[in-house]
Amino acid sequence: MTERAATSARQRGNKAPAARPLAEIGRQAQKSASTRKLIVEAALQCLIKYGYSQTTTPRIAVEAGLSRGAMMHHFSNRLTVIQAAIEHLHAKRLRAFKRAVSTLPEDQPHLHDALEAYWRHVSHPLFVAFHELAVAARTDRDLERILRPAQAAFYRAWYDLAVDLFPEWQSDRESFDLALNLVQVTLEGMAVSRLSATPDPKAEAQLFKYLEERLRDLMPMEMKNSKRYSREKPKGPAKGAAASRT
Amino acid sequence: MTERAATSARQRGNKAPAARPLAEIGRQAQKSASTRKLIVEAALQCLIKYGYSQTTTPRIAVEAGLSRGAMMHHFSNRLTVIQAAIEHLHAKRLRAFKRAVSTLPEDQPHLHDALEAYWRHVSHPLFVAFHELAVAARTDRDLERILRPAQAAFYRAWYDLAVDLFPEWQSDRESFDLALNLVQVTLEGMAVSRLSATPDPKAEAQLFKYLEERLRDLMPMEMKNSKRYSREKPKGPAKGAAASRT
DNA sequence: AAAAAAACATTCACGTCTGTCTGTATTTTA
DNA sequence: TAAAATACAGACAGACGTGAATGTTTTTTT
Repeated sequence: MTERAATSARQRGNKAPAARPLAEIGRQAQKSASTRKLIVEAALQCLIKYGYSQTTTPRIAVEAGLSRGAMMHHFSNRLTVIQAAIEHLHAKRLRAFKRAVSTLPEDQPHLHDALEAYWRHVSHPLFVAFHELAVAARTDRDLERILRPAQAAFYRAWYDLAVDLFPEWQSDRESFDLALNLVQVTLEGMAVSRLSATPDPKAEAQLFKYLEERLRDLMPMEMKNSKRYSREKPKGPAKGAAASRT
Repeated sequence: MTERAATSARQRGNKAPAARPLAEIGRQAQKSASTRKLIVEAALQCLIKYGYSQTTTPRIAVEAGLSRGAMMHHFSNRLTVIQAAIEHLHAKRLRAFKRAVSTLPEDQPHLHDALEAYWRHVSHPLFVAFHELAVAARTDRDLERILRPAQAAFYRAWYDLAVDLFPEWQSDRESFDLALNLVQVTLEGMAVSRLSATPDPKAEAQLFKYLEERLRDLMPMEMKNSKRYSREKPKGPAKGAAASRT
C-alpha cells in the first residue's frame, strides 16, 4: 500500500529528484509537482478570500478543482498544505519584490521607486495572505512554529536587498536601520489599516510623500550630494496630493 | 415560556430599565446585567487568548464560568455576544484613553505624554482583541456590519479628543490631520508588527523618538513658540537607545 | 400563596471539518 | 507483460460548534 508518511516526506519540497531532461523525468512526477502547485496556490487563494480559519481542506480542494481525497494524497494533513503554502508565499513575495527592485533604473534616484515598490508589495493580495497567517499564528502554536522562520528569512532577505540597493547609506548604519524600520512600520501600518477601514487615497498619498521626504532627510550627506539621489521634484506617488502647507 | 427574541431585544444595551434606587430595581435585573457583563468580558478574554475563530460559545461559557445554556439565554446567538463585546470593547478603549489623556498635566508639554498614552493604548490587550476582530471582519460580512460603525465612532471620538488636546494646532488643519494619520499608522503598525515578530524594544524606542520629533516639526510656529510645547530635552520614551555601532 | 417569568442547566439534531481507509485507473518498474 | 507504485475519488467515524427544545430552580407578580 502507499506508505503515506514516506510518500509525503519525499514529495515535500523538491519537485524533480535530479537533473534528467524534462521529457525524461517521468510524467508522473511532473503531474505530481503541478498538482501540488495547484493545491498550494488554491490554499493561498483561500487565505485571501476566506481567511485562515476558513481555509479548510474541502475549500482548498474545491478551489483547486480536485477531490479532497486527491489533495490529501499529496498533503497528509491540513497543516502540511499550509506549510507548503507559506514556503510558496514567501518565495513568491521575495521573487516579486526582487524583480521589482532589479528593474529600477540604475542611474536614477531610486529612493522613490524603491518605496513605491515596497508599497505595491504590501498592497498586493499576497501580503493579505501573509497577514492572515501572521494573525492566526499568534494563537496557533503549530502555525507559529512554521511561520516564524519563514518570516525571519524573508525579513533578512529584504534587509539584504535594501543594503544592496543603497550601498552608500551603509556609512551610517544607525540611520539606515531607522529608515528601514520606518518604511516597514509605516507602509505595513498603512496596508493593515486599509484592510479594516475604508482606504483614504488622499491621506495615503500624503503619508507616502511625507515618508519619502523624511527618508531623504535621513540619508547621509555624501549620499544627498550624489546626483543619483538629488531629485528635487519627485513625480509624485499618486495624483498630486497638493502642497501640504507653506 | 420565555420568548427569546423579545427577551434578548430588551436586554440588549440597557442594563437598568429606569431610575429606581439600586436596592429597589430587583436583584434579578442586577444579576442579569452582571452576568451579561461577565459573558462579554469572557468573550473579550477569548478573543485575546484564542483569536476570533476560536472564540466559540462553549469557550466563552467556560471562560465566564457558566453553562452554555445560561449564556444562550442572555445572548440568543454567537454573533450577538460578539456584538455586545464590540460595544463593550470600544467603550472601554475610549474610556481608558480619555482617562489617560485627561490626567495629563495641563500646563506641561504634552505631546510626548499624549503619544505615550496612545502607544500604551495600542500595546494594551484590548487592542489585540480589536485587531483580531478587524482581521476577521475582512472575510465575515456579518461581523463587518457590526464592527465598522463601532470602529468609525471610535475613530471620530479619538479625533475629537485630539482636537481638544491640541487646540492651537487647529490653525493648520492640514498638518494636524497628517500628524494624526502619522501617529495612527506608525504606532498601530508597530503594535501589529509586535504581534508577529519578536518585539525589538530598541528599535521601538528609536521609532517612537523619531516620530515625536517629526510631530514637533509639524506643529505650527505659534505652537512651537508657546512655552507649553517647547520642551527641548524630552525625557525619552525608553532607555536612551544608545549609539549602536559606528 | 399561586401563577408567571426569569436565570440557568442539560440534551438533541444538524452541519462541517478532520484524518483515515478503501477502491479504481494510470503509470512505472522489473 | 505482470507486479508495484502512484494519482485520484469516495466514504466513514470521531470531534466539535451551533441553534433550539426541554427541564429545574429562584425571583417576581398578583
